[in-house]
Amino acid sequence: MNNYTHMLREHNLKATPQRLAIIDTIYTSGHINIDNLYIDIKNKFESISLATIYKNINSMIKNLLLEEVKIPNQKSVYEISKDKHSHLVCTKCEEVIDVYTNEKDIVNKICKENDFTVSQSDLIITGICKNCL
Amino acid sequence: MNNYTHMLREHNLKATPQRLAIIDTIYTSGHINIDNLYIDIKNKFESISLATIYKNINSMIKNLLLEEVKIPNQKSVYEISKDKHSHLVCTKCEEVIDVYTNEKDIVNKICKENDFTVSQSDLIITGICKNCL
DNA sequence: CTCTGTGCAAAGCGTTTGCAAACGA
DNA sequence: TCGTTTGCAAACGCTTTGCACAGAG
Repeated sequence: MNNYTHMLREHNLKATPQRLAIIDTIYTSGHINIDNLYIDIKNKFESISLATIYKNINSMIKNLLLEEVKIPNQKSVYEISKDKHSHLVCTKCEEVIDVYTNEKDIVNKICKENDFTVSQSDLIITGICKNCL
Repeated sequence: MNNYTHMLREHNLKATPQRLAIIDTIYTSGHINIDNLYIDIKNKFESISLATIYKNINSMIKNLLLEEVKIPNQKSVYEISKDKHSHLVCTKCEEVIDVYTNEKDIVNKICKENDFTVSQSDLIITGICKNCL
């Protein structure tokens, strides 16, 4: 039983070939939006329907296997759930880069100052990546 | 000539009653999503159509008078453009609170470490506000 | 064997568009 | 007056749903 199968079962989802293809594509790309996900999977798995992709994305998000990243002025991308991190988004190549940094410090400071009980925080930095500069 | 009229002209937009109502509502509420904006403006301005609100929101964003705030798992809200700040979003009362803090420090650090040229950054903190606790 | 997932087509929903009339400057 | 904006209805595009069949466990 491979890794992705295991991953799905751990999140109470059956391991179908469609789902394995979806996870493989997201995992390989790092971050991907619905359109590119569909295009990519169509290559591996010709008979898949867009509805199936939507249904699966939604159930994987509900079961915490995937996360949606909302980006200003662009479509959302999806990523495999992983440790807390921030995102750099290049407006030229549209690449999304994970950054593991100490966002927590500033978030805790803000929350303390405002008596706010944080459950989630998202830092998205938009600009130009080093390759595009 | 009132304030809002001035504001619109400065952004190369004609001051129509519909637009004044839109700005007034957004200004008064601080942050508001399309649905509540429409409901609120219908009260002041019965004949307005949803299409007009969409058209105006879009042109005001294009002309930098408004900004869209994308929030995880909720509809976007709109705010009058103002100095750079972060957002606290309460998942209970749905209030959005502006926080003027030094997000810049962490953003600059991250960008330096990744050779990334920042043009925009957004920090959204989701949780429970002090009133709802 | 049972329950869940798939694929198709249709429905749904939020947003945008085209157009004639109204309006702002 | 001229160019822009409005309101309506229709169009659009993305996402979800219903259903019969297929497949996972």
